[in-house]
Amino acid sequence: MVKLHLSEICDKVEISGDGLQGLQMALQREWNVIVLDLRLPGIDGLEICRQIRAKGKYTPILMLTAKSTELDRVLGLEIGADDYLTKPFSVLELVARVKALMRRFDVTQGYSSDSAINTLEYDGLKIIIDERKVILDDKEIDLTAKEFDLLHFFAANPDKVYKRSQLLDQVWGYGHDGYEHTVNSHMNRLRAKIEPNPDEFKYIKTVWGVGYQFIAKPNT
Amino acid sequence: MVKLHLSEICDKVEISGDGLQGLQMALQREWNVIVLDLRLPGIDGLEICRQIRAKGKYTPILMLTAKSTELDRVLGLEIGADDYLTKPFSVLELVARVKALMRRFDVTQGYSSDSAINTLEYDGLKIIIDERKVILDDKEIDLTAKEFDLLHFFAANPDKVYKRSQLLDQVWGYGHDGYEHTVNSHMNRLRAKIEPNPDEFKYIKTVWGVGYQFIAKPNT
DNA sequence: CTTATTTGTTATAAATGCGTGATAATTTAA
DNA sequence: TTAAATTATCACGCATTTATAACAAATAAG
Repeated sequence: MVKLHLSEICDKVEISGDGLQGLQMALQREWNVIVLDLRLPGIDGLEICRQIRAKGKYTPILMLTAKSTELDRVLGLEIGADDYLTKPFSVLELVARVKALMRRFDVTQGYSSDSAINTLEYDGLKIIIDERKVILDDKEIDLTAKEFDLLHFFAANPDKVYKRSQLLDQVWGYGHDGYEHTVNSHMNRLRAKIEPNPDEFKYIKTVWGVGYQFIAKPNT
Repeated sequence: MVKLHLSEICDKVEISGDGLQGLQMALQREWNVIVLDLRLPGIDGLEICRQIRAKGKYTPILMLTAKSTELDRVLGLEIGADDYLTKPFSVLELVARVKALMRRFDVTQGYSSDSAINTLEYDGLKIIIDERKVILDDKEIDLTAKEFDLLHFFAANPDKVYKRSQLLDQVWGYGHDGYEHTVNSHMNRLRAKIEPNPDEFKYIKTVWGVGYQFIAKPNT
């Protein structure tokens, strides 16, 4: 899932499930960014970070960790991580951080980052991501944080059907435990604000027995 | 208990209490994650892990063991397990680990282990998996959840003959108890929507006395 | 600290379609 | 040809799923 989303902004994305193997990969080749999960089997994530730096590699490192204790944070950054993300995190946030790291270290590859999509538009519905602003038929709509995140995710992945469990993972973050019908409530509130006709939804449709789906071309 | 909790984050969860049967299940189908208890009757858990890897299966494996000796730990990971949990463990932790494995290995929820394939096409019948959309001769067909799952499974495994009991296992899930003729009903409804000629079925044929079969090249 | 807003949960009502049973049609075997 | 077995078709009840609203808890703002 993470790989899939990172592929949208990076040329080559490789994953290693094993700490030592990942360390070897990190050292053997030149990378733009290293995303390092601290909860690895076999070897401590902090140790990997330390070893990478010890070998003279200064590739930007984004750390993922379960606990948001200050100790971990300081420890991670002191050892040489460049940014830090605590679980649960949304995939969109991860992508944004990776983008930021690449920008900061000037390793962007032309098509990404600078020309990055900052606004999504679908038949009267405009979403300006940076400003978290939504415009429906030329008038601005006030959305809460979760409502915006939900709409943002759907608009960024049009036409695909997502189960409620997937939405909990993607929008609420992996590791978040909550009821699936929480999604219903938020969808209900979001729809109340962006759907012109309560009887037939135009932008986000219900796929019965499965989940929801954002329609890219509502009128056609 | 374990199954109950894992069901919240996984599509289909199946349990085998017997080592050999579990090994067969592991090899016969594509799984997202395998949770392997080392204390199994009949066969050694490590041996199962070894055999799964020997057959070229690289499904993420989470090992459960009673002893937390360093020997077991290293042995397990060397043989090819991806993560490791010692008893007693909390169910929440198990769930978290399974989630982590699925995330790390970019497991896609689908029948095909190849996540690149998003569309299946056979002589006028196009199936867009992500969007759960079916197009027959350039016009969209509305299918219910089960109808789509059934068609999806057949189209992903063309030309193979499946017994009704196998379909119940694969599409409805192992452990689902229901009558075999339930499959008939769904096949009937599915055919009514995708088969142009009611007198002779083009895509899914009946194999008398056995089950059904999706035809990859209907015209030839 | 108090108030306001957002978020998550619970409860209820409505809608969908799944599973089942009954029956007809078809195929195979006797 | 007849009988048994398997499959096709259809209709209906109800369990499941979803929408909506109200409420409680959490978070942010003043």
